[in-house]
Amino acid sequence: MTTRRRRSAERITLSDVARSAGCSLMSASRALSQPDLVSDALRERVEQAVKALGYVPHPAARSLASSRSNLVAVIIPSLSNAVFVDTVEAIQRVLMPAGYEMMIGVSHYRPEEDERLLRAYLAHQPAGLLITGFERSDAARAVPANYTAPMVTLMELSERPDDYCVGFSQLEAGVAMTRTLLERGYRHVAFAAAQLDPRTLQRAEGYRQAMRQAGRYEPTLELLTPQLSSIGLGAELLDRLLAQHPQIDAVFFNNDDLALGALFRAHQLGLDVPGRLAIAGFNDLPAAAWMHPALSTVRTRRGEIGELAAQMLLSLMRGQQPAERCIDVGFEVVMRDSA
Amino acid sequence: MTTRRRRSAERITLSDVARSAGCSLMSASRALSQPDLVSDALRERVEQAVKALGYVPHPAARSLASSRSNLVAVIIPSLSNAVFVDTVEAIQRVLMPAGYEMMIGVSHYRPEEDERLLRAYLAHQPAGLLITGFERSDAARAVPANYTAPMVTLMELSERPDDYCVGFSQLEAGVAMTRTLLERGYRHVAFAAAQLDPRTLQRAEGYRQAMRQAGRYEPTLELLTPQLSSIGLGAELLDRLLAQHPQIDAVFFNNDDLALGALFRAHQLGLDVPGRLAIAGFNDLPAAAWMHPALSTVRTRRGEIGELAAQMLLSLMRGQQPAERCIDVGFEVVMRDSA
DNA sequence: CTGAAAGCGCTTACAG
DNA sequence: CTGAAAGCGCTTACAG
Repeated sequence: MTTRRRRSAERITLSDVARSAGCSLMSASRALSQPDLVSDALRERVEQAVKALGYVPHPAARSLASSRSNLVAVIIPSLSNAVFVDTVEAIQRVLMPAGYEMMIGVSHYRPEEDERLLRAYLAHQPAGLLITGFERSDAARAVPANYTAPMVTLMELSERPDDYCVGFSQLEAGVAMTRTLLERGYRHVAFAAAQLDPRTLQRAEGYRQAMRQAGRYEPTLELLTPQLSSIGLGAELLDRLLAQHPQIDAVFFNNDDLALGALFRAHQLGLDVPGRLAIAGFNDLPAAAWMHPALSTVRTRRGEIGELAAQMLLSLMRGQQPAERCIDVGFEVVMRDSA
Repeated sequence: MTTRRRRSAERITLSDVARSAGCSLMSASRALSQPDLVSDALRERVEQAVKALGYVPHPAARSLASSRSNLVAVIIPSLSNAVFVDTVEAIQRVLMPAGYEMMIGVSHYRPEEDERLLRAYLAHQPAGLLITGFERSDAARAVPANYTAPMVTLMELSERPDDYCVGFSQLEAGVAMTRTLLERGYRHVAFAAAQLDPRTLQRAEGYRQAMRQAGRYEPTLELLTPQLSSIGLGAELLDRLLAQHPQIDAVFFNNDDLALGALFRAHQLGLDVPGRLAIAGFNDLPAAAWMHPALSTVRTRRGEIGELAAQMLLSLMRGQQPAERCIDVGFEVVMRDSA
C-alpha cells in the first residue's frame, strides 16, 4: 500500500465510514449532518460504522467545504478579572451543549491586540462572535461586515440600529453609586480608577455628571491611572488620595480589587471606615460581602450577560432574529457597611 | 459572472494574490511560508499584493492541506480558580508571539468533560497540547498517540519515561505545610478540602503521611467535600470542623479561597487566629498577604509552570527535544501570621 | 528559483 | 431516498 503522503496515523475519514457502511461518501455525510433526509436503515449502518471505526469528523475539512464552522470567537480584555471569567463560564454553559466550541482571545486591554484577535479569529470563519465593548477603530468595525458571522457585543449598550448587545449602562452605574454616596451625606467624594478601558471611562463620566449635578465636582478628586488593577494598587491609590486630599470623606473605586486593597490599607492605618472615610467598589466580587466592614459596591450581572448574549448569538446563528437586539440587564447598588 | 456557490463576501484567496503578483499560485504560497526559497523580487511582489488586497490566509485550508495548524489546545479544570488563569496567561504570553493560537477548554473538574475536550480538540489537528494532570482513562490516554501532536502536562510530575511535564509534587507540598504546622506546635491539625480533583487528593495524602509520621493521624480530622471551592464554603467548613472537633488547634485548607473564608468566619466569631486556631491555605493568591492576620500558605509558581510548559511545547513543535522532559518548579511554604 | 498537478476530507447543488 | 462530480483554499513532492 503506497500512500503518497503519510497521514498522521492514517486518519479515519468519512470515506472509510462509507465503505464500511456500504454506501456512498455523500450518503454517509448526509446521514451525519442531515439524518432526517436519509432512510432509517442507512442511518443506522452509518452510525454503527462511525462507532466501530472511531470516526471523528475533520473540522477543517468541514469548515473549508461548507464555509461554516462550530467555532465561536470570544474576545475579552482580561482573564485576571473575575468579571470576564464569570461571563465566559456562562457563555460556555450555553454554547457547549449546542455543539459549539469557543476560541477565547484575551486582549489585555490593548486596542491593537483586540483588533488583531478580531481579524485572526474571523479568518477561522467562526459561526459567531462575542466581543467586549463597542470601541474599535473604523477599520476594525468594518471587517466583520465582510464575513457573514453574527456578532453580539458584551457589557455595553448601543443606540445604533444594527448592533446586537447585552450589557448595562456603565455611565448610569457610575452615576448611581456616586449619587448614593452623596445622598448618604458624603461631601468630598473621590473617584479612583485604573486600567482606563472604555467602561472605566464611562463610569468616570457617570461620577463626573453626578458630582456636577450636585455642585460638588472637583477635577482633582479624580485619580486615574493606566496601571493594571490589583489589590496592591488599591492600597497605593488610597495612600496617594489621603496624602493629596486629606479632606476627602469617601472614595468610589472603579472596581472591587482596588476597593479591597483600600479596605485592607485602611485597616492597617487604623482608619475608621466608614466613619473617617467611606469606601465603595464596583462588581460585587465574592470577597466583597465578607470583608470587615463589608464592602458597598455595584453588583453587575455578568453571568446573565454571558448567558443572554450566548442565547442571542445562538438565535442569530440559526438565522432567527432575537426578540430584542440590545438587552439591558441593569445593575444594582448594594450598600453594605463600608459606605 | 456566475459563481456556483456564493462565498461570504468573495473572500480573497492566495490565487488572487498570485494573479496580482504575476506569479503562480504556488510561488505565492512559498513566498509566504518559505520566503528563503524564493527570489527577492518575487517575495516583494507577493508581499505587496498581499497588502494591497488585504489577503488573510485561510487556516482551515492550510490545516487541511498540510495536516498542521497553529492551534494549541489547552485544557484546564476551571477558570474561576486564579491558579489556572495565571497559568493560561503565561502560556499565552509565550505562545502568541510565536504565532500560535490557543483553544482553551474548561472541564469543570469533570473527567468525562476533560476527555471529551481532549478528543474534540485533537480532531482540530492542533500543533500541540497542554493538559492538566495525568489522571485520565486508559482510552483517553491512548488517543493522543494516534496523532502526532506533542503534549505537555501541567501541574503534576511524572516518573514515566515518555511523559513531558512541568509542575511540582502536590504530595510533597501537602507534607511540607503539615510538617511546618506540627513543628510550630499545633497538635490537632485538621485538613479541609473541596473539589477533590487529583491534585487535591495528592495534597490530602501528603497531609496524611506527615500526620502519621508524627503519630498524630486521626481520620476524622479530614473533611473532604466534592462541592466547589469558594469563600463561603470555607466559612461553612470551619463551622463544621469546630462543631465536630472542638479540640482542633489548626486547619490546613486545600486552597486559599477556603482559607480566606475561614479567616473571615473566625473574625465574625471573634476567634483568635492563630491563638485559638491556626489557619493555613494553599496557592498564595493576592489577597492572602493582605488579610488580617495575613494568611500562611503554600506559594505555587503557576506563572512559571505556564511559561516553562509553553516553552517546552514550542521546542517539541519545532521537532527539538527539550533539555528536560519533566521540570519540577517546586513550591514554597510561606508562614505569615495566621499559623 | 519557479510551476503544473494532485490531494487534504468534507459538503453542496444537481440528477436520478 | 441515494449517488457522481466539483469545489472549498491551501501545500507538497516532483519536475524543470
